[in-house]
Parts: sequence; C-alpha cells; structure tokens
Amino acid sequence: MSDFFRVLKNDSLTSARTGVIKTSRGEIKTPVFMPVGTQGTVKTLSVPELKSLGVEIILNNAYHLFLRPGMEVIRNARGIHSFISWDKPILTDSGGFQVFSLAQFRKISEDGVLFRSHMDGSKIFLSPEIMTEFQTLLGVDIMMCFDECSDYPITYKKAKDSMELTLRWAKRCKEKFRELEKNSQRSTLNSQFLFGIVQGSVYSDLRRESARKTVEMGFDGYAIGGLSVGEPRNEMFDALNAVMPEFPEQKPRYFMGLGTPEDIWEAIEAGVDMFDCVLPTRNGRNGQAFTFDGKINIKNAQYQNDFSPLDEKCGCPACGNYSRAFINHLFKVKEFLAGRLLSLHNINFLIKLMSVVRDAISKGEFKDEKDRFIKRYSAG
RNA sequence: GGGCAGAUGGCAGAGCGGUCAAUUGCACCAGACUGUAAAUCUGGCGACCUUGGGUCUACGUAGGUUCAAAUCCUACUCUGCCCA
Repeated sequence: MSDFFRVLKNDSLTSARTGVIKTSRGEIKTPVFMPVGTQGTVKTLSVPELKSLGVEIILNNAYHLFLRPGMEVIRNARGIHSFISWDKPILTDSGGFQVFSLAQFRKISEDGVLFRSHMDGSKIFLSPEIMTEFQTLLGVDIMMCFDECSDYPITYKKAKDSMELTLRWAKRCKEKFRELEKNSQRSTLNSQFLFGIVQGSVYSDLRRESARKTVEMGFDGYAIGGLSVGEPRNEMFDALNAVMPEFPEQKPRYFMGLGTPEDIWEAIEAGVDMFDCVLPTRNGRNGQAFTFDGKINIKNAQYQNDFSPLDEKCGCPACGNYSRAFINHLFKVKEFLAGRLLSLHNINFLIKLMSVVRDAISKGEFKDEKDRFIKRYSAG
C-alpha cells in the first residue's frame, strides 16, 4: 500500500481527524479546502495569488477541459499542470456533475452519456473509459470516477438505478485506470490516484450499499457525491452519516461540493477530509463575503461609509489594503477588482478556517473550537 | 417678433378617453447562490391601511368637456428646434 494518505490525529470526542495526502507534486494537509477552477483557472485569480493564500490543491473539470481546449492542446502542452502553470496538486472532477447540471443537454445510457455541447450543440460522448483516459492525459494527481450525480428530488427507484449505474461505471473506470497503468500510458514520474464516488441521493440504505460496494472495489479515496444539490440540510447529513462508517480509516474521504462554513465543520466532525466548492468564488463575485462574524453582503447600503476592512484579523490582500466602503463602491461601479477581492478574501477565509480546524483537532479541542466558531459566526 | 414640437414616477422613455398607481431600461433597496453554461438570477421600488384587497394623492400649472382624462379642449408657464 502506498503512503498516499496518512491519518495524523484522531479527535477523541468526534470522528474528526487530521492527516496528510502525499502526491508527487506536494503534500496536502487535511482537512483541506480545494478551490474550484473549472476551466483550468480559479475564476479571476492568478496562480501566484492562489499560492500566496496557501492553496495546496485546486480542482479542475474534465468535462469542460475536454470540450475546450480539448485533447490535442492538452497533449501538446504536456499536461494540465504546465498548461495552466500550476505545479501543485490538481484534482479533476470527471464530468459527473455536468450529468446533473447540464441535464437538459444529455442522454444517459449504460455505455455513457451523450452530451449536446452547451456551447455549440455538437454531440460529445463521454464514458467511464473516455473520462478516465482524458484525466490520465491531463496528468492530474487525483482523478474522479465518471459518475451520475443524481438530481434532487428523485424517487427511490430512480436513485437506486442511478446509484447502481454509478457502481458499474466505477468498475469500468478502475479497469481502464489499471489498463493505462499497465501499458505505461500513465507517467511513472507523477503518481495518479483514483477516487470512487458514493451516490444514492438521500436514501440511507442506498447510500450504505453504494459505499460498501465502492469500498469493496478498492479506490485510493472515497467521495460523497450527489449531495448539497438542493436537499434539506438534515437529509444531507443523514445521508452523510449513513455512509461514513463504511469507509476505511486509512483512506481520504471527500465531500464533493460542500462549502458553507457551518456545513464544513459538521462534515469534518463526521470524519470528512476534503472539500471543494464554488461558493467562495461565485458568491464573492456576487458580493458576499465570509467573515468569522458571519457572512455579509458588501453591496448593502450599510457599508457605503464603513471604512474598516471586511474582517479585522484577516490579512488577505483585500483586507490588508481596502475598506468595506471602497469594495462596496467597486461593486456599485462594476469594477472587476470587486469580484477578485472578495474571491481572494473568501478563499483565504476557507483556507484559514481549515487551518483553525486542523489546529483544534491536533490540540484535542475540536468540539470546543467548533462551538465557539458556530456561536460567533451565527451571531453575526 | 412669428411658427412648430414637447412637458409622465430619482433619470431616460412608453402610454394618447375607461382594462393606468401607469410598459420598459437604468439607478436605488433587499434576497438567493454548495463536484461553476453564473462578474448570474429573483423580488421590491407613490403614501396609508390588517392580507385577498381597500383608501387617498398623482402624468408642468389653472380651468373646462365627459358617467369616466396621463390621454380631448382653453389659457398660462417652461423647454427645444426653425424662420425673421
């Protein structure tokens, strides 16, 4: 077994834990937040900026990169890392989320998914094999199985069918992954890891079955997919809690698409190690900033004459240089800097939050720190 | 001095007898956003009343016609353009 992931410390009161993921492009301390860079870039931010915030790994999206720039450019660029000038770890989503978010443009079959390009309507066929091969070509450090992220709400029967299809696809992804490894089509210099994805909507027994069978197949890590897609919060956590006991201790667990600070604390308590979300960047572009005293909408009139920083102790480039009043002004006059500053700030917030969490777990103070955070965050 | 056109809610600008408290855009106020078709989308935006809904004050000013006027008529004020 490789030393891809190692648990460093288990919390005594909860299932929270700290750990470290080792890839050939660097180590990742967990729990970790991974900013989303769908098209090979975390929207509005440069690589040096991301590094300055302490970002250790970013997400890219195989579906979007498959459409543009496409295989040829990626091949000529010698992989995604050199193409986008990011030499740290990258995790790619396989396109399974697009099966959900671009539902109106696709048709699912046993073999795969036929998309009508959301850009020009042309037909694109994606399958477990194709997406495994493409993610291999991208040369990403962690790749995801091609899954079907199910819709919400969804009937039990459909959730079951969808979950079972995802299992069959996972098997094919893994077989393709092994085959490419054997044929040395995968670089031996840079190790790649493959994660399985658990589905089953909000049905606990389906979730458990999905987790158990995915774990039986054996992957480098396990993701919880198909949640935070509109279901009530309690159902989301019921689904999560149904699944967690099925996962092996020594493999990383990744909650796909989870991003509010309260939710992240809750999921870490349940034993999750990895997170990604568009929230810090998308909401940032739309004027929302996370602070330890709650979220604020900087566009609101009350900040027009507020010359204090977003968050006194933040230290990000936005807080270090600009006032709420000025950022409020930037949004009103629609300057690009506005969305950039809040994206920087929000990513910084989540990166810092994770370090607070890791610290708390290391010191055995997870529960206290969580309560303290939630109390202050929801008071604001 | 004469002729023509026009004056509508914060701004621009529809409406040209009842279905108009008045289309739309901007501005303004608020909300949403969770593996990004998103620098996007939604709602509110005369006042008052307890909601469905109702009441009042409103389309330059003052009168008038009409069951009914932002819409028609008269005068006035102002603005723009043209001719002398």
